[in-house]
Amino acid sequence: MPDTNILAQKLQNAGPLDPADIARLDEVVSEPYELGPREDLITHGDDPEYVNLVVSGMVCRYKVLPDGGRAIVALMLPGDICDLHVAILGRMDHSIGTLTDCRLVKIPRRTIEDLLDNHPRIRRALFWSTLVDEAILREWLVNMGRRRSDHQMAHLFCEVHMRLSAVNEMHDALMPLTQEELGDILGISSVHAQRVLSGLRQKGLVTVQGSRVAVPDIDKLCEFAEFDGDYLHLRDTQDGT
Amino acid sequence: MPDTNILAQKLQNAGPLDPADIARLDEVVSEPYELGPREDLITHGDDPEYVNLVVSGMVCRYKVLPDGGRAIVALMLPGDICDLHVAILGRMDHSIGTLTDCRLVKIPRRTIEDLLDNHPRIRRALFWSTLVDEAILREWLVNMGRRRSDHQMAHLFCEVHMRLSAVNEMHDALMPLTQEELGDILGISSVHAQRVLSGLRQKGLVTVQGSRVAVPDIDKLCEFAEFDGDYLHLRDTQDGT
DNA sequence: CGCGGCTTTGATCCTTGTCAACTACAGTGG
DNA sequence: CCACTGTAGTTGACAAGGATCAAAGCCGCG
Repeated sequence: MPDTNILAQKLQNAGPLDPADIARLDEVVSEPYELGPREDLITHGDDPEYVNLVVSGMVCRYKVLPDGGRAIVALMLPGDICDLHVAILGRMDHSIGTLTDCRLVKIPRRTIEDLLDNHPRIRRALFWSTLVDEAILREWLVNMGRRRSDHQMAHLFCEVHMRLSAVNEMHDALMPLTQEELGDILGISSVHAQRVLSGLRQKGLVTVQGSRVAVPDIDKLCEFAEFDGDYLHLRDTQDGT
Repeated sequence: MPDTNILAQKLQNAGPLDPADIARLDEVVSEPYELGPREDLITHGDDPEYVNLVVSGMVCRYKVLPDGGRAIVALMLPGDICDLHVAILGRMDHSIGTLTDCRLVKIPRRTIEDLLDNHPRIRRALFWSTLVDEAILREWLVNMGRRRSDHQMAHLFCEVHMRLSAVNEMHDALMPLTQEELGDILGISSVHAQRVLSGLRQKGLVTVQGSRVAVPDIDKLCEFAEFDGDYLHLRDTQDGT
């Protein structure tokens, strides 16, 4: 059940769900399929029949730039639905691909429609999750435009840490990414990503083994990043009141 | 009716509405109130009872930075609802304020709930508008992180032009903004905003009178900005099929 | 007339991009 | 077991975009 419930776990951050809702979600979350790193789920222009739920691993939303570069505009972690858009907007205005090994669940568009039309609490939770995604984008926008890239990178680590914790998936090290991917997220070159990462390491804010980053002291990192997780709109981040 | 229908006009970009839906929206859009420039509608931390619809003028969503600066993370134009979040997320994680003289309509939170719960087509249209807002944010993120600021500024002008056109509000010049505000949107200093704007003027891409920008040739500007309006998900941008 | 806000322009500094070389390491085939 | 190859990480030198500081010009308004 820990796996199939990842969606319910995420959605309950929006507010309580009924047992009936959770049962419905358990139906929705069927057998996952596996994907290796750097595979596309959906590419720009598609109008697919399914929506993808991340069960494990890390997925990104990205746009390919005219100069051939890649801008990663969102990270999807376990419990996140990659492309709810599709069910409403139709065609995609960007692409979605894996970053790591992943397990995903395909949810038919029709099922999404059913959830939206006939399950008010789930509908509200999905709406909530869309709005949180939007809030995250706003924060990324601020991060991108205004902060120096070391603060920006630290902020990213804080966010991922907090989001993983919210679905109890903060097991091992976060950010199993190459420096190029890190650069694509932060809008900097891979060379600079390297320098910034070394800088954080030298300050003792992170430790790096291979392409994995660990955070020895999350509070210190949050302070450095001026991170305030309010925008994630999680309930009861610390305790279970 | 041209005024009160601005919401219907916007939402019909998502797909057709029934006459009954439109009648309901006409009820919702009551008497507007007026606001001068630089007034706050809602500030960070509020949990207000109303949601605001822009009838005329320009409103922005912004965050105040630790260093006292301001980052504008969204523009709301006629037909846009400023803060649908509030009805779902509760507390605000940012502030909303006017940029110009504005007319706005207050919509009670309860009314929004009714629209979401009992009017499927309107609900879908509202969901659509949220997703488009998200798409705009993604585009802004790319713009911010990857493009040089002259392209970025041109891109912004193209977007505003297209969004205003979509609700037939592209009357006079766009962007009645100070250079500081322009800088707050683009993530650059006001001094640099000035230089970039002069650059565009010298290239003949825009004309400036006071703090108003006019676009003599929108196609040329779009080309310069590498602007592709797909992400706005408007139906039938050119004609009325 | 004088004040305050906005725009314009110049000079200098800092952050980051780009180019390029070099290292470390894993996988492959001999 | 070892050379060969490809990918990612590391480091240095230099260039460029944009920030910052500062001062001067432009208006609109009391």
